[in-house]
Amino acid sequence: MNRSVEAPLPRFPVSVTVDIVIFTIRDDELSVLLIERGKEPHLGRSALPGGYVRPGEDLDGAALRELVEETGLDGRSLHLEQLRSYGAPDRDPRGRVITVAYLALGPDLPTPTAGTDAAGAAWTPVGKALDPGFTLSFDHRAILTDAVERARAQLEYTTVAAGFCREPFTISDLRRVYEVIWGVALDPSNFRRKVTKTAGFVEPTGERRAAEAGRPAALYRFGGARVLYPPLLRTG
Amino acid sequence: MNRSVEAPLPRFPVSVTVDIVIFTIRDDELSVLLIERGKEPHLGRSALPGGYVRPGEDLDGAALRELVEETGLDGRSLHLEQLRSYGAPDRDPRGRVITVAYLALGPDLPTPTAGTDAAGAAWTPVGKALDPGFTLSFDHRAILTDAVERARAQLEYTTVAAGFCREPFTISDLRRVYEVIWGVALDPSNFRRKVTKTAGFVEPTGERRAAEAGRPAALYRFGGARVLYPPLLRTG
DNA sequence: TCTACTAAAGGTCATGTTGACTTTAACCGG
DNA sequence: CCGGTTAAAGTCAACATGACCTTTAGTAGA
Repeated sequence: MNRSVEAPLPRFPVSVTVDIVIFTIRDDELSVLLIERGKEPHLGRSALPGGYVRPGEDLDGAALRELVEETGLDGRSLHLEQLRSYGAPDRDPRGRVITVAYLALGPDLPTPTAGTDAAGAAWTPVGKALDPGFTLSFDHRAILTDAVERARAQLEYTTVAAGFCREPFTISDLRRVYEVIWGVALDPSNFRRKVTKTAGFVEPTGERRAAEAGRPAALYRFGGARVLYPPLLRTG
Repeated sequence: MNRSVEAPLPRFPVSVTVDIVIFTIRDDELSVLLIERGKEPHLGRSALPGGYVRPGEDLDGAALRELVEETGLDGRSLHLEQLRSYGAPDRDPRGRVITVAYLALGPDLPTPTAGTDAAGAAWTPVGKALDPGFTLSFDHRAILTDAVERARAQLEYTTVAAGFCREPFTISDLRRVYEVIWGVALDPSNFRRKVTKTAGFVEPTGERRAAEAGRPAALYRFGGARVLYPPLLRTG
């Protein structure tokens, strides 16, 4: 019988982990938090932060806990969403390990504090992490690739881009998020028109930010809207 | 490395299953394949088809296998994609069971053949399955709700709607897919313009289908395009 | 055969959004 | 005061959309 709803649990040894792709923007580059593994397998290699789901713990709860442990940040203040699960039988040499990948976004986050597992943690530009010469552990390259594509798509239909900006922010700050993640240049004027005319995306604080050069930019905060309608499409 | 067992896996009893939300359109209603559970827990209740992931089996492979077992259909000819994973600690009274939900779409599929576990399988309108008076097993109501929303969103940005139509199909057939899944009426003329002018969505076969009444409709086949650009948005 | 009915297919037109581009505003340093 | 710089706002054509109308091509019935 294929659907053994009565079979004793578990059918075979399975472990479940969560891995988190934490994105931020540093120095105009999309960056991901990678740790250096301190144990076998893949000792010394870079990997996504993550860990085992604990008994009595929800998947989202495990992701939140790992996020706090790795970055010291309260995940409830960040955008955190499930990406997808990965379960190839040979993805972990130790045995059958299925991982649930999460995507987290935040404004220019502090360098993770040393301690616990985050000792070897560092922000790495995504371009570097996905370079053919860069080795990632397990199937983390595929996970990271999927996460980048998800983030790019999310910018089109949602307001998550604001999650990359520390408030208050300027329209140019927000535009740079799109430009960095999409890897294209956007027309500043058209971008402003779109963003300011979309109800609930940004709302002005009334303040201005003195710039190094040029006219001072008006400051905004996030407006609370979740979806972006109509979407802000990448030019096909 | 021959120290592959160095880090003992913090194992507690975990099982991993795949559950499949199989959608089709029958009698102008979005319908989902539900089985009647023959065993505890939830004996006699409706549930999504699914089963345990086997050793040596990929998640996608498990979903494909379950799809074949439940419907007798080759999943490679259907649209099949991972939806998301569900892992609340108490979602299964037997113990810790984490499930990876999949979404499958197909044209008006045959009633599942009796035999194996599909004996109690039946197509159920989604409206009925999500009715407060209808009881679904485990967290399958939440999974189904998420699947419906995913399907609705997919119609906007992709060409999966064609996957609900048996070829060759008419523009009206395709339009009915949108109307049924979105639950709105679309302007036939504007819909045709959009669909036929989107490169790769549909291509004419040159044939016509005699109708019960009215002018015979031209027949089309799927054009092979995956994404729909610009998207066909639900009117906000 | 003629007429009514039906649905497909195609056309019109006003509206709104987008992309490319220009102009004005506000601040800097020298 | 002037040139440089960036923000902000405006212009305009191209395009996509929604609402609506007309024509086409078939069936059923008198």
